[in-house]
Amino acid sequence: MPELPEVETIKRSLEKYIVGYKITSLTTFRDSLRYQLSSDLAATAGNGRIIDIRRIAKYLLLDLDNHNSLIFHLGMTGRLVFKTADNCGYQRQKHDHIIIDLADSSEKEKAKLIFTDPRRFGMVYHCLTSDLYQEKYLRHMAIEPFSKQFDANYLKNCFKNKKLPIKSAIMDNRIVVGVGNIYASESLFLSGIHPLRPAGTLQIAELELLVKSIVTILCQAIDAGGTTLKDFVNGDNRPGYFKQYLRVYDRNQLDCYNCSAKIVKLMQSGRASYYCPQCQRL
DNA sequence: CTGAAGACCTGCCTGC
DNA sequence: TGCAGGCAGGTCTTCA
Repeated sequence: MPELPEVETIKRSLEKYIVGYKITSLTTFRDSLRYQLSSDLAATAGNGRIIDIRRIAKYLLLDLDNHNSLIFHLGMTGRLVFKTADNCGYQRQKHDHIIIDLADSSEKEKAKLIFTDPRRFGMVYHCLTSDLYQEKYLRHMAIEPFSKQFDANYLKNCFKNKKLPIKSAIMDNRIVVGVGNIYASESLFLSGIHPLRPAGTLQIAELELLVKSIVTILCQAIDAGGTTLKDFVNGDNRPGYFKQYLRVYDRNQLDCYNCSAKIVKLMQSGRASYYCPQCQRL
């Protein structure tokens, strides 16, 4: 499910609710998701007040006032949804793995934050907020696509002598974070670059266009609230509307909006890529 | 070292 | 209608 725009959308939809809430309890309903859940997760989160919600790459972080951060990765099918308590309470659904009970400062208003993930590719863990950037998974993360460093020269340097196809290269978190399968295809289409092009062969002008295209596509997707292909919802349980703007992704054998050629689907490293053979030349 | 493939899971769609 | 097979938004690990 979630690439950078989807995670950013969830962050924005949650932050208006949960900052300031205290975690009164955290309940796990299984021992592991993608990895084993740490046994002190509940104890660490309990009684912490949420002072900030952030996104790093595709990770969502809740900073607590007890100097710990809860770290969520939603994998392919994860959701993090906020529910206000109603009279009936919340009936746990089949794939709800973690339920966080919340209370506002007056302790009168109660709410829940629910982590759901059918495929269980997601992860949830915690660490000291001060150690975040040394932490096992986050320390390998490269720059954000919205950062100033993300420009054509940076990519030129990263791609030096690389034969890796450009599609795989822009999805590599050690180069730039947050570009997943949908937006990689879309960005390459917007740049007119063929997904199989060896990354090292791109000229500086093409890289400039690629950088611009990635940023444009991601911004548009965030504005549309992300892309819902099947089951993505934000923290308010609402879908995203970027699907209607997709130019190539999931459009195998349909007409290109630019030139009417048939969009082609291609498997690259086990992932589907879509491109227009007319607009995107090798 | 690099790049590709496999692994982790469940659900849904397609085609026989 | 029922079942097998393939595919899915991510990413870490293993293999060639």
